[in-house]
Amino acid sequence: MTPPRPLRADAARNRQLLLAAAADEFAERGPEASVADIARRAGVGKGTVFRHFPTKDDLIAAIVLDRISTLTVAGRELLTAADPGAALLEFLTVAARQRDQLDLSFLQQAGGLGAEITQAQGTMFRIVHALVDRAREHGAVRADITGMDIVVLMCAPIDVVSQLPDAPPDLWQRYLAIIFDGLRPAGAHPLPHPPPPLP
Amino acid sequence: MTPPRPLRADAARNRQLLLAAAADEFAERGPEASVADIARRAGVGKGTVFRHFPTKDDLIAAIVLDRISTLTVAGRELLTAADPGAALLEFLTVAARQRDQLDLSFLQQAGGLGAEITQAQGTMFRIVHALVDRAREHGAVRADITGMDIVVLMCAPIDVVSQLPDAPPDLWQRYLAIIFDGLRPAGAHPLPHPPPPLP
DNA sequence: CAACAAACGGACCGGGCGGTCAACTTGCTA
DNA sequence: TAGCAAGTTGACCGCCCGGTCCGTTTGTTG
Repeated sequence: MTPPRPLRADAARNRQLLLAAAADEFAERGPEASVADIARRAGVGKGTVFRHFPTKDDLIAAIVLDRISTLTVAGRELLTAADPGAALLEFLTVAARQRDQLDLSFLQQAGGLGAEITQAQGTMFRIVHALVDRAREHGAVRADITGMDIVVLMCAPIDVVSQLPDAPPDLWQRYLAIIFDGLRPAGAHPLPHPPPPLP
Repeated sequence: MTPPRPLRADAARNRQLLLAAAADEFAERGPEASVADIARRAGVGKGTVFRHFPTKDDLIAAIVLDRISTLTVAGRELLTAADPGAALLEFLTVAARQRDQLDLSFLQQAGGLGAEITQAQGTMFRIVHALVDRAREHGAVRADITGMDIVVLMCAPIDVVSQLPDAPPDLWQRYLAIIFDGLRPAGAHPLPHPPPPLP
C-alpha cells in the first residue's frame, strides 16, 4: 500500500487535539456539533480540521473507529479470564461505562461508515461471539442466545437511562443487571424470534 | 380558561394532514426533517405550518403528546385485564409496536418540552406504576422492580434493534422477551442500584 | 542557516434552514 | 348572497453550516 510519510510533529499533535475536542463536542451537543466549534475547542483553525479529516463524516468515523478498537482490546483480554460468565458481564460493563463516559450513540448508525469501520466492527463482533460461546459452554448464559444478541443489547443500559433527564450516575448498572438476569439460564422462557445473523 | 373557538373546517383538516405528514417525515428523515418538506408532504404552504404550530418544537410536542396519550389509553384498559402479568407484557408490546411502526425516539428527549407534555407523561407514568403494582402482587414480576423501571425499559427492545441496519421486522420481540425474563422473579439476582424516583 | 514542503488559519462561498409577512382566498354567518 | 374574519401562500430574511482556497507560518532536512 501507500507507505504514509510520518506526520510533522505539530500536525500529529493537532490531530490528537482535534479528536479529543470533537469527541467532547459531540458528546455535549449531539451530532450537529459544528466543525467550527470543534476547531475552536481544539484551539485550531477551521481549515486545519478539514486538512486532517476531509469531511465531517471522516472525523466521526475516526472517533467511532477508536471506540470500537478500545472494545476489541478489552474483549480480547477477557477471553482468557478464569470465569467466562463473569468475563461476559465484565465486557458488558466496560462497554456501558465507555458509552456512559462519553455518549456518542447517535454517530454509531451514521449511515454508510467506511469499510475500515465495517471491518473493525467485524473483528469486535467475532470477539464478542467468542466471549458468549465460552459463557454458554460454561452454563453462565442460556443456550438460545448468540453473540449478536449481546452486540445488540450491549449499549441498552446506557441508552435506556439516557432518556431520564437527571439520572444518577450509576443507574445504568441496575438495567445491566436486569438484562443480564434475562440472559441467564435460570427461569428462561423460549424466545419468539430467531437471533439476527452476523452481518 | 380560554374557550377556544372551533377551527374552521379546512383548518382542522390541514392540522391533521400536517400532524400525519410530520410524523412520517420525522420517522423517515430523523429530527432534522425540514419544515418545508413537511409542508410539501402535507400538500400545504410553509406558512400554514407556522400558523398551526408557531415553532418547529411546537409541532414536535404535538406529535409526542399524541403518542403519550395513545399509550395512556392502552395502559388504562389493561388495568382491568384478568392476568396482571400478561397485561404488563402486553403493555410493553403495545409500546414497542407503536415505536416500531413510527420511530420518533429522538424527539422524546427534545429538551424542555412543554408543561402539557410533562403532565401527560405524569399520568402515563402513574398508570404504568399501577400496572406494575398489580403484576408484582400477582407474583408475575420480581419484587425489586418499580413502575419507573418499566418506563425506563419500555422502548429498549426497539431502540436496541434499530442499531442494526437491516433487522427483520419482528426482531424486537426477541429482546422484549429477554428483558421480560429479566423482570421475572425466577432466578433474579439482587440489583446493584436503587430504582429512579417518579420524576 | 537556507530553502522548501508541509501545515495552518480564517475570509469566503453556496445552500438550506427556521421563521416572517403582506397580499390573496375561502369558509362561515347574518 | 354579501362581507369579513380566519386561513393560506410562497417570496423573502438572516443565520449558520460544511467545505474551499490561498497567503502565511513552521517544522524539517541537507
